[in-house]
Amino acid sequence: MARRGSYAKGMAKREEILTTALEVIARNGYRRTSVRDLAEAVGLSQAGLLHHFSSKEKLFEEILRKRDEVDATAFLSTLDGPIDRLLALVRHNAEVPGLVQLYAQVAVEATDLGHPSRAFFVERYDRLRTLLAQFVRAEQEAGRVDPELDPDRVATIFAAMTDGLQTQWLLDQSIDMGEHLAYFWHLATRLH
Amino acid sequence: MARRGSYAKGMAKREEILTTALEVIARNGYRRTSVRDLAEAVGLSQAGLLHHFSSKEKLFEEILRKRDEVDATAFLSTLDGPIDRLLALVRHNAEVPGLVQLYAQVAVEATDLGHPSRAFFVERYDRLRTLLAQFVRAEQEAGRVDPELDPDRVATIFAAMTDGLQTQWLLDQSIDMGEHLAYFWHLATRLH
DNA sequence: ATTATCTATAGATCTATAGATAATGC
DNA sequence: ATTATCTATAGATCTATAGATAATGC
Repeated sequence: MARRGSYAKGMAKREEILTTALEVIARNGYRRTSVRDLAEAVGLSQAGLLHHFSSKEKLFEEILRKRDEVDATAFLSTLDGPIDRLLALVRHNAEVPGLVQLYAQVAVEATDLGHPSRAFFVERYDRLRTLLAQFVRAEQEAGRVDPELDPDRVATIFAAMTDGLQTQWLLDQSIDMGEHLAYFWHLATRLH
Repeated sequence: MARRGSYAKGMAKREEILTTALEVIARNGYRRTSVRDLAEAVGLSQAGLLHHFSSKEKLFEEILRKRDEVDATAFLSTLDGPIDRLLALVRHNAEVPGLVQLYAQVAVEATDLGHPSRAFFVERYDRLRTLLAQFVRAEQEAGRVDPELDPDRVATIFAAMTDGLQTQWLLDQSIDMGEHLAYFWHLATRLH
């Protein structure tokens, strides 16, 4: 009954699975990637891989957690202004269509009541909106943005636009996500 | 080899299938609705239903076409200003979560290269952006909106926001889609 | 002659689990 | 003793198609 936890080897393999999965999916897309493919990529059987996760859904949730972690380290900890960092992240996404597809797909699937990752996404969007609202407030305090702007509503809108632009971009890669986000930011923050 | 086309009975059943499917999915959600369920709802076997469509994907594409048709008749042909009509449509969507989920799900799935409905969505978004840009131009010509505003970029942003708000709303129904869209419109069109 | 519908089924997946053996660490 | 992994497989779907019969319309 008493679980001991993973051995060092297990922890390492788990990390390897998540990191490798991000590469495979970035390259091949979510729809073209089965659990079996992911297992093969790390030299495990399908059952061997699932041993590390309680279900397929949880595996993909963990993959997305890992992606958030990687992105946060790479983009949200630099020294530029918060909005510039977000734009850099959005532009980076245009390099990894498979991951954009993975995210869009799983987020919408998790929308279903009873989906095991629903809670993860509810919390993730809460966190994201809070973070974005903080960015807006920071800009307001720095005097770069109209203090009349409602940070919470702008945060929700910004998050929505990011997601929606991804769908349009997946259907037509000539749509420049970063440029449209920047234009929104310009509209929202111009003086009047 | 020469197809004669459908008989009157077939046409009627096809319509009935699409209309009933919209009701069933609005009530139960996309994820909880199988082709078998839809067949049952119109008193056909699964094979009997599929006879009217070339594949499952095409069936759902047709369901979404029908929805667009219904919505266009109900909301886009009234006498109010174009933006008010769109807001009315968005508010109506909050009454039919299952259809919102259906749309979000299938649109993202169709993103995949090689998905049979990809072309449908590519064209649909082209049409939608063109229509929205026309709305913006009409408002500009009526003198209600800053002529400096870029109608094409605003159209793309508007469409993106609508989609993104749906995902957030599906995860948390306390988010008011119409209110956020209206706020964006306010930000975009306020004088400066 | 062609469409509309049925029953039945092939076959393609995919997920989870059972029951092994080998490796690791309290 | 417990974890890490394997092979094998149950079982749950789901999709599409074949091969009927009944209804419709050129």
